Amino acid sequence: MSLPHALLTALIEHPCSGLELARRFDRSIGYFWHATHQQIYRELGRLEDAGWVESLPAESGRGRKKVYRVLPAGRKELKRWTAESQDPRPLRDELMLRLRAEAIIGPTAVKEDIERRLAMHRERLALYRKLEKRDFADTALSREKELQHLVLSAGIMHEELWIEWSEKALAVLLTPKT
Amino acid sequence: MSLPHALLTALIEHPCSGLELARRFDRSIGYFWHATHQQIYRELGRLEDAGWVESLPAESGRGRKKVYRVLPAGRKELKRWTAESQDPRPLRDELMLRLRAEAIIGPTAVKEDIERRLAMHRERLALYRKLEKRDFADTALSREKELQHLVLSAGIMHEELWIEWSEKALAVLLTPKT
DNA sequence: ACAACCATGTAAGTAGTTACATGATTTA
DNA sequence: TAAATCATGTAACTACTTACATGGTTGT
Repeated sequence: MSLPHALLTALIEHPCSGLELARRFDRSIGYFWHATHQQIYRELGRLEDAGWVESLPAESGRGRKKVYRVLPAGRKELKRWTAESQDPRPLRDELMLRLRAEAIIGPTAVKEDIERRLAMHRERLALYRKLEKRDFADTALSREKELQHLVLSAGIMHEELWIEWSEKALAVLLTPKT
Repeated sequence: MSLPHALLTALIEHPCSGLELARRFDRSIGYFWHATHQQIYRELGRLEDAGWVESLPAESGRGRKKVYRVLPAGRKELKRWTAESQDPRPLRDELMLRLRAEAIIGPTAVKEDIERRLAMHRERLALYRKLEKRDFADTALSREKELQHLVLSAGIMHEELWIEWSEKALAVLLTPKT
């Protein structure tokens, strides 16, 4: 039950249509909560049924474009959800399973895959660092900006972790053993 | 498609029954890939249908207990899967969404929840450190042990990350803003 | 005999993914 | 007018979760 609240947040920040929402997701909230346009359309329908958002046919724009706006009930629901307590999700990564498998059935191509992932993490880290420089360079930030910065720094720390871990893993996998 | 391979790995390490498997999961692979006993029973059935494992009625043990053993085809499948390349999962945490929501709809009880989570991460880290001391204290480890250690160290780094991040977040949330 | 627990399972629902369908507008 | 692309949606499937059902064994 997180996607509807992610959408409410994005729509309060800026009302827009389903496809615009999907695109904005790809380059902001989507870094931390990915969603496809199919999921987004389905969820927008549910939000409207629940009376949390309203849709207006957009005068500007093509097709049967609709613009969604959050209603007071939606704001109230978002506030309720935000204050809820939720346990942290445990680490859940197929790679850990594959390493355990490799440990008992002998060498496979995991090493090559870790190298590939290492490159991806470095790329992602570079992107986050660029976003940080662009959006949070000021020394005095508003509370809103500071919270957004916190989210981005979790992403940065996450990528740094996996870069560090991958390098360590490669060192182990390269060491010839007796 | 990861749980079947997690089960194959666990069953190669040591053949056992569904419930035993569920219990072993809770205190090893489950730290990184949680599964309920319902998931495990269903998946064991599928593995048997696929001819990857066989089940034998256990002479020792109560009830209609069955013991599962991995067949050669299962080993082959596990090897194939382990060498597959898979992209890292992006960070996916409701807390990031709740912080973004808090940034625009104003203060809620997120701070209290981060404090609670901080305590949970510290507890989990202590557990992992204890496991590390117990199982990987030796300086000279076999390749198998070294790989298992890598998995555990990912868990340790993960908890350390969230402890560090939580402390940072609390500092931000405590600072009174103009 | 009955409670406690061991062991396996079914059923229903939610969330997320993948593939495809449909119509409307722009542009070449 | 045909192709590209914008915009919204359906359908089918898989993974996971939650709640419940059933039968067997052990201990009192």
